[in-house]
Amino acid sequence: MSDTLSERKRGSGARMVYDLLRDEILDLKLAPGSPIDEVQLAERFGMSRTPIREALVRLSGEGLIETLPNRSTMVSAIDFLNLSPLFDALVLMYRVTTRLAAQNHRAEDLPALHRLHAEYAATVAARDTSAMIATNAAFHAAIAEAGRNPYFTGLFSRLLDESRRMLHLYYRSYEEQFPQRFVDEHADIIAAIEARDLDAADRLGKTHAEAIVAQVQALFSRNDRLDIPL
Amino acid sequence: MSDTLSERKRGSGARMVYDLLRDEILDLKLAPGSPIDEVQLAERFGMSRTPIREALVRLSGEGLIETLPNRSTMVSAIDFLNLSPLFDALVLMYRVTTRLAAQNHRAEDLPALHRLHAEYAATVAARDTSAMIATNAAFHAAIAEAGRNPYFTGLFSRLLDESRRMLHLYYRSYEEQFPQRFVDEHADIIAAIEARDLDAADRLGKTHAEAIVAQVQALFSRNDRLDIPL
DNA sequence: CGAATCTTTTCTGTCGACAAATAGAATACA
DNA sequence: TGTATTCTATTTGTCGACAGAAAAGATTCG
Repeated sequence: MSDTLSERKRGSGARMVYDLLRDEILDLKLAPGSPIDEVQLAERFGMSRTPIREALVRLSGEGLIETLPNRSTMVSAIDFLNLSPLFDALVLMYRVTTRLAAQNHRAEDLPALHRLHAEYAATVAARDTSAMIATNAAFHAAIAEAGRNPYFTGLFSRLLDESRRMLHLYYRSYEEQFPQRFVDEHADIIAAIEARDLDAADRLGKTHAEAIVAQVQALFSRNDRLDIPL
Repeated sequence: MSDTLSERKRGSGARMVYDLLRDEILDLKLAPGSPIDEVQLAERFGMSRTPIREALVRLSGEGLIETLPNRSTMVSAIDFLNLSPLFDALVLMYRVTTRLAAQNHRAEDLPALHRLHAEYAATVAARDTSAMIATNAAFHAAIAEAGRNPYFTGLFSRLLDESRRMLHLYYRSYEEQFPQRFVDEHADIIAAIEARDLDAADRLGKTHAEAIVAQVQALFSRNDRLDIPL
């Protein structure tokens, strides 16, 4: 592929590499444990190692890559043994962000929610797993934004990122079942937010999160000896 | 001051600058809005701009500094107008981490808690505000660690950092009152954790957090026109 | 005297090169 | 043949230098 666009704007190099590497990691195009070579990336993007390095430092700060001093840097492993903390945090953030959205959203937030909801439904209908996972994350991130608490939004985004990788594994193993149920739950959540029904939003967020978690947990409990990349 | 130690280990430069700048920012030795000059820092630490830059990228990732493209980079401002999201997140994290500590702590975690509790009490008795603020943050961070959820620990640490700056402002304005009450509450929290009483830990964490929040809120509601650095 | 334009200055962003550190290959030795 | 040691190769961490961008200052023109 020809990633080497010749003319770039001055400060955009690191950002571009960061965005692209991030997507490739979260979509499992870069498998956990893959080595990351600075020189190789520099050649691929037609730039020096300096902006590459800046992107890697950012990714490292978010825990997406890990760096062994003076030695290699690689895509962070998925910690399958300690999933409960992730699930606990996810469920709580689903609850809190949905409740806050019901409380703090403004009229101008709603069109984006409806649009992302429709997009998600379309990807489910089209059985496009990658787009489905990304759109689902975008939908809940938008709800969090409408809740207007940047601290919760930040943590939730990170948790959604982390689960993006696991959902890819999930749908890679079980392509047969597609969650129409989640589409309906999204509709219910939007309705509760619009009605400013805090308790309903909270409850729906919790139920929704627990359904997703249960689905993923079922996968990993069934597949203890499946060939899951470390 | 002579920060220029001549011989450093290979990968330690950026880390050292990061730690030091972070402390200076959180202790308000660098006021919010202060400009940060890479060349100046490079001279001060006797190293090139490259490791300085890495430290700055890290700090920027945590929101402690802000960068205008191609132009200056400066210490992040404290957003006094939107304190409720910070307080909401703080209270929730105090609750969750204390509850999880009661649930998941191991025997080996307790000595550290007792030690940090004693240190905090000592700093309160000595009226050393800077040490008090740092030790208090360390105490609650240790509780969060004992709860063994790295996602909550990460967010909570960031929130504690952010409030460290505000507590400095607080005690700078009101040096007369020192919170013996918080020392006692810390003791109660430890007791609830040791007893594995989840609900009590949750409730104490909530009360404790709300007391601190109320104290800080009282300052800012009284001092709308005080000379608070932007 | 004021406003618009040009110049200077002062940063940042990027580059290519070099040196240190480590892993792995090659070698020597028992 | 197995083990310890040296050597090599690869990759990172750091450096000094240069060019681009934006603000501050100087200059010209109305």
